[in-house]
Amino acid sequence: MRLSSDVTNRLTASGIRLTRQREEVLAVLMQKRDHPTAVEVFIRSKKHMPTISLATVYNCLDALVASGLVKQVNLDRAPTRYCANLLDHSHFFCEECGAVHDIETPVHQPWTLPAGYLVKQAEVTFRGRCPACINKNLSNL
Amino acid sequence: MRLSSDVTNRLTASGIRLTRQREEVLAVLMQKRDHPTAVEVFIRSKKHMPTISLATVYNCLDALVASGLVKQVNLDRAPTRYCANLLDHSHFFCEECGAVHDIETPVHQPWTLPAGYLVKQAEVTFRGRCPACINKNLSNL
DNA sequence: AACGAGATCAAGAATAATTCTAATTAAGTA
DNA sequence: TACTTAATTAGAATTATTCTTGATCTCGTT
Repeated sequence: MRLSSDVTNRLTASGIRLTRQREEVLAVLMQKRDHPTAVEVFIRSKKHMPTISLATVYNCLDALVASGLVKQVNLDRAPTRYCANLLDHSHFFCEECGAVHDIETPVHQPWTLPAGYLVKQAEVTFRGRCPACINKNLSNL
Repeated sequence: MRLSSDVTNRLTASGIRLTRQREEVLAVLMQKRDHPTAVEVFIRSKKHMPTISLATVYNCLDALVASGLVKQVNLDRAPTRYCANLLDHSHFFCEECGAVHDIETPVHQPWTLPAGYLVKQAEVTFRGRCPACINKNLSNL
């Protein structure tokens, strides 16, 4: 699979080599954007690259996160999930079906923090019920 | 230690019994607001209640979170930390010293989500460097 | 194209966080 | 007080993540 030069540039800019394994892990994340866990990425990667190991998947994810190509999604006491959406966005967690959806951030929020803080990253996570689950329950009445 | 009736009310309103262990765990979280992990809460609780077990600490934290008295703080691939601040606020993680600070949310942001989502909770987490670490580095020059 | 240095990988062991199990104890209620 | 149910304890079990070591690959230089 051919990745855009944007991706390769971003990796090399972070001093990170583009290896077949990292390419594969990134491809998995771009293919199905359902925010898989490391183990799920591992299972999917093995289909095309049967020799890849779980430790390597973790290493690749670390490298991709460090380069800014991948974001981690942290939910309550659940395994970390990963996301290849480069656009500025936040996450919605459906407590009924467990899905995580990307939410395009409409406006860049002007956070007002107390003086003296240097903010490098802001992360917004919503929790509730997704449209599919709300509809499903309505039709059950 | 005597807890305010507000707390007891909130617990019973959630159908959760107020036990000595839950009282102790909550007291620990209110005493030092440094967002400890479950294991840290366990260690601190043992000082006043030597027989408490780690499983109980987890159970108590679950109960307190369910009642809304305690919030979980999720950071990248780190153990979950806990927070007893009832006021609407967000969290700042200092990537230099590892501290987590409560940030009073200045304005309630009017989130605009796509239609059909039911949002029950919104969580904002910042990452960067805290005032103390920025000052420390300046004085090292 | 071959070479060497350093980064990366694979496999499995090790660690750490969290959950589960089963027996005992405590809380709320008649 | 006796009963019923929920909560606690201790330790085993599970799960997520990290570490270790030797083999392999990549890249920049010949």
